[in-house]
Amino acid sequence: MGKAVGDRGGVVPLLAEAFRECGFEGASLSVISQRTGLGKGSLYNFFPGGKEEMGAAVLAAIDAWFEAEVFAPLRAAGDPRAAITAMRAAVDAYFRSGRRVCLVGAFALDNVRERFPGQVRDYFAAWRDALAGMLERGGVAAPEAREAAEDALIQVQGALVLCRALDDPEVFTAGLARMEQRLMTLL
Amino acid sequence: MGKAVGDRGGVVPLLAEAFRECGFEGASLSVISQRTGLGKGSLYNFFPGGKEEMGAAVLAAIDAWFEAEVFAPLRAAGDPRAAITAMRAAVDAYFRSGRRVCLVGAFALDNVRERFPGQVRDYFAAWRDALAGMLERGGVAAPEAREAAEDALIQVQGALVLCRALDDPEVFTAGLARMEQRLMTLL
DNA sequence: CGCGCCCTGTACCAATCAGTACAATTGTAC
DNA sequence: GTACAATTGTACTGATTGGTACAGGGCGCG
Repeated sequence: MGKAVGDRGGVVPLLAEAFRECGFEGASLSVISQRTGLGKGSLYNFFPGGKEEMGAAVLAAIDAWFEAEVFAPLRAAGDPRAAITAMRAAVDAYFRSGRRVCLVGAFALDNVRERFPGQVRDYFAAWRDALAGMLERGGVAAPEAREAAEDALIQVQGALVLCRALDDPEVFTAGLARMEQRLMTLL
Repeated sequence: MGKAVGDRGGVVPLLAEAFRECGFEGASLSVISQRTGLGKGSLYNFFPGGKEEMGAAVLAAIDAWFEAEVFAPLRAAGDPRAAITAMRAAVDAYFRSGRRVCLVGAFALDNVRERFPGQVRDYFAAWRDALAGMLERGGVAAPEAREAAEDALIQVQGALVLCRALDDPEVFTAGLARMEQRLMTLL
């Protein structure tokens, strides 16, 4: 019956949004089918592994986005202060000022974490290491850089949780601003 | 067939642990029945409203615990620095140094949030207000106190997420220590 | 024009879901 | 001891779950 989507690449963002809004367990195949406009046949054609493979593909896509837009810029040589501001801007844009949830963080809290153990850990480890490396190049000692990087990630994730809980986007924006400011004072 | 548990009060902690480990949607009635040792008959006898009522009861119990062990001590007059240390200790004990998840935070990220909107928001709002009030009594101006309180909650929730993601309890402990230190420097 | 391969909708599957009904059994009050 | 009510296991419901099978239709290549 013809083709609607060239490759599975175009479907992944729709999958991601479905997982974000309904959770991994909550996103049943019927809602996935509805959101993507694809029947079960197509879904299992693109993702023979079922929901498991869909989840892995979504996590991989998220990781790829952050790798290109956040991690790589952090690793590149350049003004550390500008890099921090750029990271803040990219994160704020990605999470739509708190209106969007971090799927990786949600997976980490949920039990689904045990289904994608490597991908969840690697995402945060890569972020932390890239940020810590940049701070080191800015003159921060290794242990302090690592702690500051972890702290920054904690603030992003915590701000997303509290922002959703209080239903107040301002909480996320203010949290990100504090994160940026704290990183700046280290340099 | 006799009675096994006097009132439903004794069941709630078991329910909470089941929700924490499996998530709200993931905790099916069969696993709940297994974890609590109660058949469906008993469960629906104690909670006629089904899972919805179980979730509400668990949230209420968590709120009651924090109200007694964390919020009330914060509201009570006393040395602010000692109050902060006590809060840190209570939180660390409750979350078992990061091995336990914050169910309210998990609900906030998940879509289940929409089923218990008031309870999730009230829990965090009560915590924030109690902490901010204590800081004000310690001499911190109202806006700064509120911001610092929000920041502390962010750090707790973020530390829980990152701790689970990296599977490293040290992340939670270190995050809590930073939270305590930052509050201290305000006083 | 025709062949063949990918794509896709539909029907179907066993398993499990939350929830209901009810009869059996127990503890308790008298 | 007896009656009553609360408690509980079991069987059952209809709906939905993730996943499979397959036949048919559309497109590219020759």
